[in-house]
Amino acid sequence: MNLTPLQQEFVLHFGEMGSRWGINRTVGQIYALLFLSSEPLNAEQITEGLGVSRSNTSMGLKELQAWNLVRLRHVPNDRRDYFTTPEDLWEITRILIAERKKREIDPTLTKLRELEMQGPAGDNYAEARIAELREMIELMTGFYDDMEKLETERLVKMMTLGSKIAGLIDKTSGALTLGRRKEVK
Amino acid sequence: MNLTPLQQEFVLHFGEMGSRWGINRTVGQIYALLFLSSEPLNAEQITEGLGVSRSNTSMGLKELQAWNLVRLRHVPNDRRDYFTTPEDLWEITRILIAERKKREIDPTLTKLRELEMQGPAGDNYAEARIAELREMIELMTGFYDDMEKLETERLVKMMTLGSKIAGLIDKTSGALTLGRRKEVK
DNA sequence: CTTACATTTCAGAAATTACTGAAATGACTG
DNA sequence: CAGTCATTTCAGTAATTTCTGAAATGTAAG
Repeated sequence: MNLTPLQQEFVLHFGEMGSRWGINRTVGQIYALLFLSSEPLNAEQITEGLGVSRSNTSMGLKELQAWNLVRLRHVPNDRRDYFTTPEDLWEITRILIAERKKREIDPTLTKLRELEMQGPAGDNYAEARIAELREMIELMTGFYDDMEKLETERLVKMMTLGSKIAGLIDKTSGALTLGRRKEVK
Repeated sequence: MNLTPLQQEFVLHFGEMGSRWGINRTVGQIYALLFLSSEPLNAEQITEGLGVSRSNTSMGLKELQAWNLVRLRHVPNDRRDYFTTPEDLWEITRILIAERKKREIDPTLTKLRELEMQGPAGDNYAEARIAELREMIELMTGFYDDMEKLETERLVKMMTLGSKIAGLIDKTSGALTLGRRKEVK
């Protein structure tokens, strides 16, 4: 497996970004390579393409599978495992968000609820702040759950509408609109 | 500075989550402590509260300032610097999203555009995939830019509406709604 | 069962990141 | 402008994470 210059540059970029995204360089590179490959690749091809050790590839693929970001495929008359990324970018995005939520938000939400369960701790400010944080996370994850259910088509439409949605919202149950009216001049 | 058990537990949790959030333990702990403190704290108090070195606190505070997540305050007749987190959780959330976008998404968007600028590379699949990825990121960051402009009040309303928004969207320029009709039974 | 790969595991090496203490710098005060 | 206190810098060390090669395990075919 020899990478084209385009693949090369893309792969190196994903490797560098990896640490910011909470994965290591190799994992980022493997993902990038699979993402740009029209055909599924096996571990040997990836190893060769990236110039890393076979065992490193194995661990990277395992992690990507834990993230649900790659799919295992099989080629007739070949016992090696082949890997691809999902075709649909929206699916990939959904997976990414779901997995990051699971890793970065859910544990904290659980912890906040735990802390609240422990009852009054004689620190009103902290208790209020924790409750407020939990509520905000619940509001946002609740919204996420709702969006998660929408078909791609509607999501795209919503995103395209963008701030026009604000107008729609105001029209709904106008009673909720409080008196505040900023920047009317 | 002696932490209450509640603060203690919250601080330790944020320290542990730090690595998943792309910050180190100390930075997570400092932020957690400031978040739960009704009064601004100075570096000495933080150092003592967390049991880390003074220099570590200094570096952590510097990083939090780079993230725009803490505010510098001054107490009359005291030349030390005091720090707080913004009161408003929505402001904090906006900052977090903006900063993560800046660090995790913008560099990649730039790189993708760069790659496209380099012109045909004789790898149609990769080129198409890169274009598709860039478009998706642009759609999402464009939507983010729009949401960013909304006042908190409207955002909350939107989040509360949740999937009800889907209905609103369908009503807008119904022509766009394609034939697909899932789960009608 | 044995051979022939394919994949995983894992202990140690390498690389990276985080943390500390000491020294340097900055900034107010008398 | 000397003294005092606050903050930052930074070289060295500690801790953690990543990566490798070798060995172990898994698996299909003959």
